[in-house]
Amino acid sequence: MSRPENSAGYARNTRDDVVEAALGILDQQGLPDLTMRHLAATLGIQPSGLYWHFPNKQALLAAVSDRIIAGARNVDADGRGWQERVRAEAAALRDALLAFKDGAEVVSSTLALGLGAEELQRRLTDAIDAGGFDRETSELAAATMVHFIVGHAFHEQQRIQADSLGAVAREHALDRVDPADAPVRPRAFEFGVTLLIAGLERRRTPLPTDPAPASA
Amino acid sequence: MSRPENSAGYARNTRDDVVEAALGILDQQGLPDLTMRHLAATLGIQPSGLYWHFPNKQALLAAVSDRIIAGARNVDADGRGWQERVRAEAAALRDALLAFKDGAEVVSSTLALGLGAEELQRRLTDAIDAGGFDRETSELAAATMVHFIVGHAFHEQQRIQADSLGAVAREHALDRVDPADAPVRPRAFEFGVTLLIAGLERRRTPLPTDPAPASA
DNA sequence: ACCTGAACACCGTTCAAGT
DNA sequence: ACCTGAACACCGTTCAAGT
Repeated sequence: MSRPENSAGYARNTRDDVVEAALGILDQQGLPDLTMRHLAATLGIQPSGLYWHFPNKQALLAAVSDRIIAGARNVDADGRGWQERVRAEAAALRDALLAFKDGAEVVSSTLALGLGAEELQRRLTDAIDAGGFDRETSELAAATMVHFIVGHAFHEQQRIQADSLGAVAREHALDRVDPADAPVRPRAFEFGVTLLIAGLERRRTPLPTDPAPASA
Repeated sequence: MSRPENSAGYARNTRDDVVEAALGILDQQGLPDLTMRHLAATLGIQPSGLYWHFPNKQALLAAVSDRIIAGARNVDADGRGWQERVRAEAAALRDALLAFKDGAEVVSSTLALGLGAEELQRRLTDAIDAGGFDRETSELAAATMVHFIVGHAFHEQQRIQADSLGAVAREHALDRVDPADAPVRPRAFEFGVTLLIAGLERRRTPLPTDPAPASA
């Protein structure tokens, strides 16, 4: 009953079924367990069957990456300044990366390979653009933020898993608490975003509609 | 003659020999070819022999990562403002990551795993500290910069390799030039660093010499 | 259109034992 | 101290063929 076989005697999955199953394995088992063989078994097909849907594993991971990013909640642009909008987009992307186990790692690798993930950059670029910067500035600033967001999420996600793995081991060994870690972490993301926004604010091109600070 | 055997009939490598050989494979073949089996063959030993030197591959990669980072040239702090020093440290770290093929990827993964790589952060933290910020600000800003630097280098390194792989294929197909890519890339790193420094400058605790902007 | 079956060429890691 | 030898439990990918 768990392996839907049709009249052909095998599963007949769509490409979307494959991505969905891959996301499930990723979230519940993690990236190391997301193997083509394991994925095929979950779908009730042979490993070779996956290569009808995707040319290789990297392409599959790019599709998974796209789905992770697409999970970023929509940020409404109305009634808030560009800074608040950038802040909200950054948080939405971060949350999307953290929503799936090893999500940041998957997106980090496919981002580096230049597969998909333009979505990531586009949303931030548009938000920054609303601040009245020229397009090149917005694009470069968005790229900078994306590198920071993905790097931070990757780091944090690994830390979360290391913590949960060590939780049992630490139950009878309370020595390694390291009080310097706890307070600094939740603030690191906000700090980085604020820093980048402050940098943008400082290089602002004075707009006609924008009451420019006293200058020549 | 290429496999140094001593009287014991096998190679007898030190831990450093192993890391050195790993760096060589990484730089000449790349991360996918840096396998325990390939590394062992290079050293003239069996794969299992590597596990006397390192508990697992991750530990080996952490040692390789440390060596990559240690390759960052020394930046002299004398006679320049903190901004120039931060700029120089950032460039030195970036260059170290780019000096070995797949260097940024190796460092990115071990950085996320929290293995070593404190060196990366410490140098930047000290440079920022010279700007007169409190220690927490310096640490958070350094973390932000490290994520940006590693992410940017990772991205650029993959792009370089993709380009060189496609170079032959493009020789007879000049259609995919995409003029928007070429001018933007070399500036992205400088832009990001400048943005972060500008953000720091703006959140500077008003020094007695610094005329504070009019506020309540 | 979607998959099987069988094979190829690999992996990381463990562990008793050797010198 | 440093490694061998043999094994275990896996990988991604290709390709002719089936329905």
